[in-house]
Amino acid sequence: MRILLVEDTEGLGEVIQDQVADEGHAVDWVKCISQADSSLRTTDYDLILLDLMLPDGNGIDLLKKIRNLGETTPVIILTARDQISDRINGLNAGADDYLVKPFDLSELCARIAAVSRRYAGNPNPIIHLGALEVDMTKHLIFRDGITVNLTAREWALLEAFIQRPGTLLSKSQLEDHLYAFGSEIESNTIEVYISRLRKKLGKDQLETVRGLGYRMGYSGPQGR
Amino acid sequence: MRILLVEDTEGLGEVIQDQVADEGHAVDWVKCISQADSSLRTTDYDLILLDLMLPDGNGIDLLKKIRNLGETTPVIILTARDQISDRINGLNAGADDYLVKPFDLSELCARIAAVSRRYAGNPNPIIHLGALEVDMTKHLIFRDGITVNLTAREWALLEAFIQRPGTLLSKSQLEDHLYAFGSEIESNTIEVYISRLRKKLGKDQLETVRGLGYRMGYSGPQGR
DNA sequence: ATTCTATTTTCAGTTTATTGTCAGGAACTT
DNA sequence: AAGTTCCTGACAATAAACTGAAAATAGAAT
Repeated sequence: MRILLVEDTEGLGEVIQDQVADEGHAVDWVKCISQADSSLRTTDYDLILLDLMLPDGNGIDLLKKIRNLGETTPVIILTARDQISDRINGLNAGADDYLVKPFDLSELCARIAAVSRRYAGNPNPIIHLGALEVDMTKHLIFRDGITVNLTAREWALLEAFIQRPGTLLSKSQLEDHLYAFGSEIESNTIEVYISRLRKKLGKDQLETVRGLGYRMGYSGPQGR
Repeated sequence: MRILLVEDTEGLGEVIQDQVADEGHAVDWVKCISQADSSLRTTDYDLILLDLMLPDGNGIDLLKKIRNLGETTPVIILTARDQISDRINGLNAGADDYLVKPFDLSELCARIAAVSRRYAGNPNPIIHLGALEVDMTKHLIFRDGITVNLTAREWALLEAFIQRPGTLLSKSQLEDHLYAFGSEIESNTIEVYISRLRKKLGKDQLETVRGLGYRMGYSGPQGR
């Protein structure tokens, strides 16, 4: 379970980490100091914890921005006790829940667990490979957070590797994955597409095993 | 929260139960095969999910009956893909929202949450996409504040994208959304409507993924 | 019914991105 | 060094998508 924590004060992240990690979920949290940082890719997270006390603007605006993108990731608002109006605005802006500071950690964990249970049914399979993030269902790829556009063939090739991470795939296997039976290829098409993928995804992602084929996704013992 | 589910097919009830139950509301659903069954005491429920495909008559009539009794319980209509006119009639007859089958469960949950929130005195779900402002329930679109008029087909197409923001939709998926099963399309209708939508909504809204389909609502191109 | 209007669907010509191929060079193996 | 194997820029052929406009259809008004 990946949690995006948007706050400017410190410490909460570690605490959540410690508390929730033991419950079986992996907590992968990110601290964002500003709106600018966090407004990027909320799709990658299963839950957003949003502190309304951001230095550079109202957190409500950020929430609205997220919802306006059609994003349905659940959001729990963290708010100080004296900001009652903020809570109401937050819920109106599309928050799923809110907690008033200071709150009990067990309370927070309970809410997190509830949310994670609710969303366990439809996990969005997002694959992380180093700097790459691949959303298989939405057909989206990010490299260091930047969208990468792949053509149909390029995507198909990548797919072959993602389906068998760490497996060595020969060129003829890859051809079989890309082309229908009859249509035989008589040039170095695979090599060309490997090259194109490397250019778009980064050199390190695809490993060449001379004489045998290519491999992606595991270990990269590097360098030689 | 008590939900009255009026449908003749099976399965949806349990699913909704599972999905929504954890939100803290108690979901109390009832399956009704016929109008007769359901016309009973709608007052007892907080929300009505109405499938328009009832065996013994048009669900619209039921909705009208309910509204004529002065009943204000929110109603979400579930409608099959080929019944565009029904959707419009449904809204006119007093429905609060509607979903086209097949729909994402998360989408349904969001609408349920939205309706229940709205029912608590809050604003309706307006979706913002860049310069666009889409009021799903009122069937209104504004572009930079100016009203945009869409035809039935154009709206139906837009709907497909809004229901699954950021998702890549193939032309055949879009055809399935627009047309009943039997009626097959043998020309470039989808392309034509994409073109018309772009003209009305702005070029940037719909992204082409050559060879695969179209996408709306997420991420600028770039990269590449 | 008949006409009129708006929408839907089809068609065709144009534009654009992708694909597969090649060729020269780089890198590895022996 | 000689012989493979792989890499990658360039390019023509191809396939996909765009779009204006005509034809067909549906809907409303008379």
